[in-house]
Amino acid sequence: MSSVSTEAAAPVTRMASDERRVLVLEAATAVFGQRGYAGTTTDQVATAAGVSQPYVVRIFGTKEKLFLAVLQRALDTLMTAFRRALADSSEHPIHHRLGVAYADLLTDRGLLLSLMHGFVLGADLEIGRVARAGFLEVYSFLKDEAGMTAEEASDFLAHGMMLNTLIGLRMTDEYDTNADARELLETAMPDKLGLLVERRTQAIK
Amino acid sequence: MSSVSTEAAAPVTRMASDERRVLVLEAATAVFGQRGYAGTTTDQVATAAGVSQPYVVRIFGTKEKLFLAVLQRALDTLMTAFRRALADSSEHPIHHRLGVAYADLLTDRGLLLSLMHGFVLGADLEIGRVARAGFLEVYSFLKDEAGMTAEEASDFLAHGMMLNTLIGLRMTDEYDTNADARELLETAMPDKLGLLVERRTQAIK
DNA sequence: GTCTATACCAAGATAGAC
DNA sequence: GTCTATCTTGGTATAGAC
Repeated sequence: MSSVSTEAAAPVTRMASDERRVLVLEAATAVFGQRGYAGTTTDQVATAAGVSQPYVVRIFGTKEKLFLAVLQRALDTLMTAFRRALADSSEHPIHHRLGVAYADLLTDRGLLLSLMHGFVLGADLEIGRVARAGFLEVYSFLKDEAGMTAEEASDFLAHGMMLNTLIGLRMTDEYDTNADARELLETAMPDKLGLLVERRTQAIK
Repeated sequence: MSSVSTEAAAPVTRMASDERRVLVLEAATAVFGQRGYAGTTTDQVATAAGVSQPYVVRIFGTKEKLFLAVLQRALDTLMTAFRRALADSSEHPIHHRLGVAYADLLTDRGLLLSLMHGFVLGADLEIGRVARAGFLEVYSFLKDEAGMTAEEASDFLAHGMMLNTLIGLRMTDEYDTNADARELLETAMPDKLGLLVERRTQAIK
């Protein structure tokens, strides 16, 4: 039986924990994507999310759990995008539609890179488990649901890893100063290039 | 005019700085490959190399310079291996010889993974510069010296990134417990698989 | 050339107020 | 639900001896 006035008095900066959780998750995705798991501090995440550092820890328990949540959300987003692309019947072949769906994920800052950082940390007990499971889930999807052969799925994933690497390298920074970089980018990522070249951001440190 | 006796009295654990430098570099490659740049401590490198932590710092100046040296050595090793594979005239096509040379680098523990960790840290000013330059050097080699087209070179690199990712993920850990993992590994890395399945090591943390 | 000891700072996590 | 203050650990780097 809380009074109406009490609820109305709540400051705008105060929100339901679920909402705040997603906000922090998105900020964390961007920062982890740029600096990696160990290279990111909970304070950087907090600043990016506009909350205090202890609050970030409070929500997720530990920095590792936060990273695991980022990975899980990224994987979920990816699978959802793939399933939508599969269902969406257009004239293009499945292979192409999935490629576009994958490239579209670039608009979610840090999402693919956070995944990539997770992928190279397979030696870590917890992170490795989630990363392997996620990667295999995608592989299974490509074969069982999208109908690819093992080799087609492997090739598709290879090009995904190449895309991730080029993004991680910030190869787009060299786009208009290095002819090789430009050619490589145009060969490896025919679509979506414009978006990325526009969006070049500050280097860190 | 140093006496012979003085030199003879030097303990076996004492060696020329160049030798020690290489030893530490190899140890660092293994550790960085497993835990990444930020996730590695200079103390872990020192322990792996069998020297003291301050000595590691003393040799390379800073942890970052150590990582840059690791990256540079990895790139040099890679290019040397590629040039040798190109010169070595066998019946196999160039594409295949380079693939084998790349896979052979897996025997140098952590080398390809250290590179991969560097590749995803392109947002870092110093690391990014070295990583991009190295990646482009390989791309140029594939086109100019190995005679590949832009698309062939891009595909070759894509499969290299896929290999690196599977290693980073420690997908080999799932080889005999997960049918999808086994199939993926056998599709993506036809050769050299046996070596890797044997060599599975401890997870960390 | 290599070590021990240590200064110093950064960062994750906790306590507790509002 | 969210903050400020703070404890504590761990990690890079320096000083200086042998």
